[in-house]
Amino acid sequence: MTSSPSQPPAPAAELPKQYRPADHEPRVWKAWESAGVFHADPARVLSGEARPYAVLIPPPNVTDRLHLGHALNNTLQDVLVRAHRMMGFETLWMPGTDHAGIATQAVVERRVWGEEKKRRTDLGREAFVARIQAFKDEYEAVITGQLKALGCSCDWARQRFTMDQQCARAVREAFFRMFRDGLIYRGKRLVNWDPVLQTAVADDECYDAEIDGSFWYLRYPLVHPHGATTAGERRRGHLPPEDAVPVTWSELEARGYPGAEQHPSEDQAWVTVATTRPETYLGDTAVAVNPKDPRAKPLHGLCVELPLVGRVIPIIEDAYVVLPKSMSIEEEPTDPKAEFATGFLKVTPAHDPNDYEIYQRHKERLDTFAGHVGGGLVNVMAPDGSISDKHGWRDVGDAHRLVGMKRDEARALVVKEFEARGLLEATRPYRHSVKHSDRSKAVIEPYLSDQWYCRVTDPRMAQAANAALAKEQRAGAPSSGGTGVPPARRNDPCHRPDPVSKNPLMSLRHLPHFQKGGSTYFITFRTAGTTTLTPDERRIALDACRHWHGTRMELHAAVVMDDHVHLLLSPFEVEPGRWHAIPELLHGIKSFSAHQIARSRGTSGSVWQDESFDRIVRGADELWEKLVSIAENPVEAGLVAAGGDYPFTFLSDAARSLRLEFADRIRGTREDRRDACPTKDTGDGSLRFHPARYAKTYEQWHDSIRDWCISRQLWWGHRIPVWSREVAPPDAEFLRAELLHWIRQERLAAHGPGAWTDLPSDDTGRLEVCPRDPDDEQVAGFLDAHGFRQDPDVLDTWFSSALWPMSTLGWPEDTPLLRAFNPTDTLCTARDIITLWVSRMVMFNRYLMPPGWGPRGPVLADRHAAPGPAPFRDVFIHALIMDGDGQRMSKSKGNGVDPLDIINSHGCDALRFSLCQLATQTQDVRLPVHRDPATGRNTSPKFDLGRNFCNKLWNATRFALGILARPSRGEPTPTLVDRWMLSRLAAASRDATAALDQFEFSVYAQTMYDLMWRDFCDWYLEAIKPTVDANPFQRAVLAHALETIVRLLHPITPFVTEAVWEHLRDVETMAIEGVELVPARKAGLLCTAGWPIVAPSHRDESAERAFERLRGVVTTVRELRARHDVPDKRRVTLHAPPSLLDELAALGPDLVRHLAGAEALTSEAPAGASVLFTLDAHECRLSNLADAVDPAAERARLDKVIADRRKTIATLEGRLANPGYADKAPPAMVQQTRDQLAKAREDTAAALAALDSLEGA
RNA sequence: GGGCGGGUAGCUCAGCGGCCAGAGCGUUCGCCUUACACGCGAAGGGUCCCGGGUUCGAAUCCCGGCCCGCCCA
Repeated sequence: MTSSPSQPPAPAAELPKQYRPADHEPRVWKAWESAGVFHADPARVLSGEARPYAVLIPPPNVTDRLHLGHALNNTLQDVLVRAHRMMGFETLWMPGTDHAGIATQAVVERRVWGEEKKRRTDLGREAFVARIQAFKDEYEAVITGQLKALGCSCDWARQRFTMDQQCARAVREAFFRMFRDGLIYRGKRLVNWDPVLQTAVADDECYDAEIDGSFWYLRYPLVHPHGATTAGERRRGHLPPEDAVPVTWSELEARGYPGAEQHPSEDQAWVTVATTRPETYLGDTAVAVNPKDPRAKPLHGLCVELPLVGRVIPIIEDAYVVLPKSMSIEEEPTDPKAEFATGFLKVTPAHDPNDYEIYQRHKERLDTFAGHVGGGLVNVMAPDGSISDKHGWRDVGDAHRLVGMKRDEARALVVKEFEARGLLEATRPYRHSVKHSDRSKAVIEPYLSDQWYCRVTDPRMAQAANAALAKEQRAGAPSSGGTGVPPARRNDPCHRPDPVSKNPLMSLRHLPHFQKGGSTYFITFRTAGTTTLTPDERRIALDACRHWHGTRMELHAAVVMDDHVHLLLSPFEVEPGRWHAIPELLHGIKSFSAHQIARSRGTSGSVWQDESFDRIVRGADELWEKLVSIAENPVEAGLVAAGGDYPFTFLSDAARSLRLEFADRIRGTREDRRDACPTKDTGDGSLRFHPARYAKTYEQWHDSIRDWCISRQLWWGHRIPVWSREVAPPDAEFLRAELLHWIRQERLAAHGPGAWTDLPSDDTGRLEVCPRDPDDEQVAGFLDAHGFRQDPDVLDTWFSSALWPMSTLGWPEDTPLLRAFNPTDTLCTARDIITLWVSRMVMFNRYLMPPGWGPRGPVLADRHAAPGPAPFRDVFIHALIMDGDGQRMSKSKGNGVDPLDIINSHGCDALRFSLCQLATQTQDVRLPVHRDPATGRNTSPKFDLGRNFCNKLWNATRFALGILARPSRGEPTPTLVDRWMLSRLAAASRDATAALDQFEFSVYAQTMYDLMWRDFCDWYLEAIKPTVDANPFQRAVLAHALETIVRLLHPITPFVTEAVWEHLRDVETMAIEGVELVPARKAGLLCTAGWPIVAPSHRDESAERAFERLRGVVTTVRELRARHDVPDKRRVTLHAPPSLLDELAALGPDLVRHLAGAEALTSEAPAGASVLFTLDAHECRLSNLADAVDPAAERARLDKVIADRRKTIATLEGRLANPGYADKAPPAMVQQTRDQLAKAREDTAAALAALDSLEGA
């Protein structure tokens, strides 16, 4: 505890009775900001002074204010960041926002339209982008303000935006490299087209909505294929209808067509297609029939002629076609469409994804039939969704009336025209789901267009992303659901049971400490400054490590390198429930070796750094991984060829055998890990999801990934840095000569016809070049002068977001920030972002960063052979917040809660505490939402919990300060309640820290709630009231306990704890051994103070047991008082056996009186009326309850006690009577049951006796 | 169709092989007991979705259902 006489604590009386957040939050925030406590210093990391801890904010979109989900997301990040800052890490939380291309543009378009009735085209690109920029500035400021109001301890001086200069540079460089390396290409594909915004949108920017539509049944007349016309004539759109020879029903009958005989024999025959979109028939290039369909064979070689258009198209066979319901006999699960199907499918490849795939399968036939390459694709729409003959449709025929019509107008007219010709067979209503655009709500049009793609299917991308996953999180094969039992799916031919991937290693059982409780730790510490250890010194260090092996701990493995030491150990138990503490063991090892080394060097400088790093090993896989990393460290460092050759490695026998057992896997890892930096776990196998189940989502996404369309037809975003033009042979040669030297200098990359690069060339004769540097005027000037034009489109937002872990830290520059903090540590996000963002960040970071990157990693290179590190180590996926009915919160539903409303009404800490308490490991959490009638704003009773909690802490402090302000007197005497409190502190600080380590925020919050409210306030504070003034030791425990609580709580409730600490930090008391409270590093601010350490040696089972006894007495007395309506002020008399009275007296003389209102404690029998109760089989009585005991109430109570105990007795007797129980259950368990039974019997007997005496009275 | 999560007190959730199943809110009763009424004390409240199985022992593990929700196709 620090003491600074300059600032005496304010008298408790001056503090208001209620914690008022608004009085403190702005003030405290200002103190943090002006002290610069959130600003990370990479130099401390690079010098080895501190270990880094970095978190990247998932940049919120600048489209809107933050909602409750953001509040949760950022609260959790802040909790992690603040805790690590207190733990001594050099902590960076990088803030920023995302430009959210399509979303933001759509919002601004709506706004401009609403306010000025202008479209973006009316304004022009530059002016429109300026509008968005202004909008962005506005919302960026709002969002920043919200995050600060939330208390987010981001490094605000380094705030970034995905479109700022630094990020733009990163995008440009990444694009160049990937373009050059063949990972970016241009292609014609069907995309989800938003005809309103006129852009391609990604699958995840669409939603499905049911609409009531119809199935129209259209008859296509059958004809013979053209005999006379040539392909050339057809290409010119010259298709005389008279040229097509009709097929008659009699002809079909002759071919064996079932049912043909039912039609007038000389009429022209037809086939009927069913469609929900008749207007697309204009783009039909085939009719498909299932080969299993009995009608397929008779139709072989025939064609149909499209009415109006006059296009003659072939009938093809494709298994994709659904057989009509009447024909599908064999297939049990009938396709719902079968009911509507006719068995003939119109194929419109340019306007339907499935048809496009059919086209891909029959490409040659359809193109040949149409007479030119790509002729099987007929695009009949303009980008705005209207029918157009300007985008690939040439044989308009008589359909020109449709040109220019909107989709629905055209649909109506097409139906009318078919009807007029007697070709509309039927119309049936059909409800089906249709893709809509998230942003414009328009119906998505599958649209054929040129787009840019990122080749994420390349092994350098998807495969590398999966390889980053930790071994134990990789499935590699279909899993059975985590139970280890093979799945019982019978009819699944794809199912491959995989006994290997579900290895038993996953079990906790394989941890060395499993049977003994306790933990296994992986510990690393480094040499001080730049010193390295000589071989002799390494020998000394290794001996020191082994010093307590077998006495205080089990050392599983150790390695002493020239500048660091790794240890894997499990401390032994000192007494039941109490283990040797890591700091204690570590201190011993370090000081012992340091002393000897310093002596041998003849210097007095320090040998080891104070800081060390330890991690609880939580699963056998992790144990094994650490074991390997220790064993293989010398190999990875290039010192020896095999792990066994290194003299300064220690492996226990158990470790050796474990290592042997999994030798294969070790070999695998070694290869995977060869590029990993030995001191920072990144690269292959370093990425972990929490909860682990999300690794599956991640992995499966990469297993079935498709190339990523990265171009968007928008104005807001990073403009695609590709310039292009058509080239013909003569100027191609010239351009080649001119551009080649730039290509060789890597100032330019090119795709195109001819031998520009090794990359696949485009058959259109388009030359595409990507200049590397936007400021390379020489290149730019040349391109401009030679008719190259920049692509008008922009990149998908996620392209820049994918670079976030790099761009924000300065990449492509080799900056100290990038050195110190990439790879980062924790990414905290929601599950819908795994595929959109997490995956892409991993792919990009691994592709663009060199392997082994870190403080002492290689120089940043343009190309490297092996994949680099993953951008983060742990990905924590938190729940989504739903309203009380499990609905997603949304603006339109009006069920959202504005975090600022909660901050204003309840305080920031209340919001944060409640959110943490909510953050369980489930996939979503419900928050009952109530509208406050006074303000009309939404809130939730959940937040009262947080507010009450903060208030409780405030008042506890107020009270404690009142005590601590009074002069200390008397002899310092540790009492049982003090020992109990210290024991609770030790347990809770351990639990809270462990919960944080495992991202169990709700456990952490709950642990703190119980510690602060239940243990500290309800019991400890109440218990010490009579004695604390006269016991300096108790005073010290009070101060230390409160400060420990305040520190442990700071990450969750930063404001109130900081405010309270202003009064607490200068309080002087005697020290409490084993409670370590490192003073603030900066400006006397709690947020820079040390994470509290309460030695595990404070765990005190006997004190806890004794306290439980006290609690039992107090609770029972209170219950009896309530039962008998004893007035609060009345003191009752407790009669108890001497042994129990002694115990209670040992706890503190006045405790029972004080806590339970029982005055005289005596072993004598009561003179007057009394009630009897038992406590742990002690018979006790309570007298002096009132003038007379109410016999009826007492009888009722005793009846209840008796019934309750008899139930217990029956249960326990049943258990013991069970023949297998005594034999197979653990003896301790059986004994426990016997004890409980004995106690229950005694209690019953006593209660019966009491009842008797009541009757007698 | 595939994958995943959930069903425990009126509500929101813990517990995930062994305490007569817990917390907070809400409810009822008593208290302005000088830290806190945003508080203190006490009470009531549960076929742990259903049906099988494994086990000495199942809310917890397995199998099969039934609901609710999410993601991917």
